[in-house]
Amino acid sequence: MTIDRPGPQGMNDTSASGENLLFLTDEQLRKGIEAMFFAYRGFTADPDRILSELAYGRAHHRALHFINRSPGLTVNTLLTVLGVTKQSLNRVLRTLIEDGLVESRVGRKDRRERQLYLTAKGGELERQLSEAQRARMRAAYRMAGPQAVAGFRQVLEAMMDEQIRAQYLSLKEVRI
Amino acid sequence: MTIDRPGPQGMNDTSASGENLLFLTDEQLRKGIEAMFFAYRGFTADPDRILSELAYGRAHHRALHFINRSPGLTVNTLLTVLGVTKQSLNRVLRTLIEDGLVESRVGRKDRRERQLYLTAKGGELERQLSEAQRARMRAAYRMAGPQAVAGFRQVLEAMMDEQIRAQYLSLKEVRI
DNA sequence: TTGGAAAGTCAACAAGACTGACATAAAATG
DNA sequence: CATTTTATGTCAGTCTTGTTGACTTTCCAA
Repeated sequence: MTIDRPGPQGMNDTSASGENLLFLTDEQLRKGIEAMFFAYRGFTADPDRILSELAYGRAHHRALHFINRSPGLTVNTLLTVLGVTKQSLNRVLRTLIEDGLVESRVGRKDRRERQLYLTAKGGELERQLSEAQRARMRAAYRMAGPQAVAGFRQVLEAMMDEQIRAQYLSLKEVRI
Repeated sequence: MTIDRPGPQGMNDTSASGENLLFLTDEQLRKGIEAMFFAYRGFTADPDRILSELAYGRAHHRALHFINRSPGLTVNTLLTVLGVTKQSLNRVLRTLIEDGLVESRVGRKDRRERQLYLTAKGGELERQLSEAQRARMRAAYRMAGPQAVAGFRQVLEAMMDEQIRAQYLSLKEVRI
């Protein structure tokens, strides 16, 4: 027997305050869960294709992304942002350094630290990867419109872990 | 320099067609990309904790989820939905069947097929996992409000691969 | 100066993805 | 009826990426 779902159009309610709680049915939530799952697949698909040709993986992409965004960050900072162990990150970093995509300089103030920078070659790959990902994001944003994008960001932020959200929000102010 | 985000309420524009293209700067897109990354971590965090205590992984959760949603689906359908190879899926299914969480019955019409069902025990774990995930989704939805949720879903759908989106949209109509 | 803490590296292992080859049973087709 | 195709399962091997444990180097404070 078919269910009678509330329907996505039943949302043009008068109050955006959350009065109408019909959209919080388990069925609606399940759809949101599946949308996240499928969308994340699309989100990573384009960079993954590029990476697989270079014998790199998603972890390499993530490292390149955050080193590009915050040049000079330390290994410790990076592994905190990525949420992985230092050993796991280290393997990825080692190949990136060996291949001349990332440069690791001894920290200025604290010589135990290593500060990470992209080389020209590393910057080039990062640009290629992120441009592929941005292209999809851009298309999705265009398709959905500015209002939807604002909602998209709101929900994503609310879905993050507390500490991560604080981290993410503080990163918002960071310049390129 | 800090960005001025459009803001969820300042969006009462005349056209939802995407006239205002300011939100498509690379900086805005990069934030969307990072929001996806961090949010997905939160999205999977709660089930992951439960699973790790049972020596299961995310792959087991995904299988349980889709078997629960479409009882009797075939192995082939499931691996198409999950986007993995049969060898990969088989390893996961085997343990779930051995542990008495999933039942595999010979297909009715086509006896080559195996139809998958959750056992009572499997249903219980699925409920525990999905309830943890729904709780976070519910909280995020409440925090963001119905209008944001609609936008969230719109952008996610636009981000999926073509074929996946078609699949996802068709699944919307499916009954439990 | 010495001992602990912090940052990073090396080694070994596990989960879960992949490919390729092969087996079996059932359905479909000529 | 014989052959081919389809659906599934299995074995073996590889790769990425996560883990823990043990170690070195460096800093800092008692």
